[in-house]
Amino acid sequence: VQTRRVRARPGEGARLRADILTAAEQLLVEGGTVEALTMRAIAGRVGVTTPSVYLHFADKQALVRAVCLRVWDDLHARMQESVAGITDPFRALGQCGRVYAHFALDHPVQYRELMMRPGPDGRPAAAERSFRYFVDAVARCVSAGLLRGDPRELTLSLWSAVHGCVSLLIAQPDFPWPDPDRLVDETIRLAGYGAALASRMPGAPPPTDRLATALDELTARMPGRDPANP
Amino acid sequence: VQTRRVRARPGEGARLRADILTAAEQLLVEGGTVEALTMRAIAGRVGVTTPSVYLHFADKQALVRAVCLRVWDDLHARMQESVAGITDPFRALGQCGRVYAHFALDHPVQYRELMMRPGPDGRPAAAERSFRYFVDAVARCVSAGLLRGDPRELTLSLWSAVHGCVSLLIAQPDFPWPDPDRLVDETIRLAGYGAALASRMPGAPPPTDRLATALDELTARMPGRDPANP
DNA sequence: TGTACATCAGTGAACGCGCGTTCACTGATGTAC
DNA sequence: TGTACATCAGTGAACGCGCGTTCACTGATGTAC
Repeated sequence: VQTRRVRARPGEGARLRADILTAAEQLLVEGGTVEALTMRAIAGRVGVTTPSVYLHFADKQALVRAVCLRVWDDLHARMQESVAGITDPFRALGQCGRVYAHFALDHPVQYRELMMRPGPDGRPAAAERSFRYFVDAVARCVSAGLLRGDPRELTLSLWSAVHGCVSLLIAQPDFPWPDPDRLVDETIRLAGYGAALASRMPGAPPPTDRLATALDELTARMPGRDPANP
Repeated sequence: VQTRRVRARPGEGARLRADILTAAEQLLVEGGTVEALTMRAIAGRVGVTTPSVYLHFADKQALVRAVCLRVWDDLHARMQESVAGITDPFRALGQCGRVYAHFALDHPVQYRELMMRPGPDGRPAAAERSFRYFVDAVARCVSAGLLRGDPRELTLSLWSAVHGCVSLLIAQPDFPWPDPDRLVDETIRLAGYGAALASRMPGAPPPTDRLATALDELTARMPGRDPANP
């Protein structure tokens, strides 16, 4: 609850929209669920009456969607930024997964809202966008010969491994987890080995020496391993 | 909505409790969420007035918990049953994962309620019970030399891989998924290879010939591969 | 065999709450003449 | 420079709904004497 907001001058009414989004995001994080987020509370925090919210959002659903999708933009910015300097495609893929996981753990409420509940509307939009990032990163690994097979299929498995890790951390906070960062790294390491091997061994295993060489290459690129100090 | 229920004879009042549970389960599955499940609807389907529900359940939360935990018993029964005839520990572990995944896909609403949302109360109970099954199966693989490391740590990764797969299928039904059964098998295959390798390669890789032999052994035990027809 | 009575399994009506949303309105601001 | 007016950015009060839950009650059943 806030002191009453000063009325905007004509032409600056759109500033309220941004403030509503910010207040709604705060309250969503504090409340933990969409159900705990009310139009009255949002208006109250901004310092405005409830109907004023409807000046900028058609209904509650539209507001919630805008709040959740806003933070999602940040994910893609962080992904691009963190991968920018990495030339090795396998390392870049691992970095993508790590950024994705930490993003989810940093924004558990929005992640749950968008990724952990079904929704009739354009919910898949967010999932689809993140998914494409992963597909591209996997495709580069396939081009480099580090993985084999259909990039989309491989990505499904890798994505679900990372998602599984963070969604369990989010949904089961009382479970006796180890350190989340370590768990994420371990999950990515395991998924990386798994994808590399499973994609190489649909039928007969490759010649032993080539396999060992490939594994050495992968191992050197796993998270938590300094390339300068193997 | 049902015709009015005939009054139970003294001593048989407890039968109503079972009927309430059944009706609540049906409505929960039809509605898709706990929020869509109302005490009035439950009472209506059983053919009784709303306050009668409070004769057997303290409040709505207690009822929902009873409904969700009831189906969970079925999971453990199915797990034990399906693993009964399997002597190979790695194969048994894979079968555990497959049963778990198919259970989740068969009861998506209950799975989401117990595993995909946070809850202040004894929510971890269900997770902890399933988890212990997996830990035991992993521990047998470690004893047999197929996996290495702490069973609990290994299980976290395997569990989150399977959970990630099914929870995405449940939460993102509009996503263009491939066949769920195949996706589950592929996830288990990938997690199996990943766990085997990641647990064997914390530092230097093992001698090449022993590694290749180990991988051959694992490959023969992967889902979808008939042992009589490799 | 008949009757008073305790008990069990419910009923009927209502309370109180908080929610999303609507609708007629108001008052300050800038603009045209 | 002064004044009428359109517009923009909100306000205040209320509607209507559905929910979980409570509370005083009722009426059939079995039992004791």
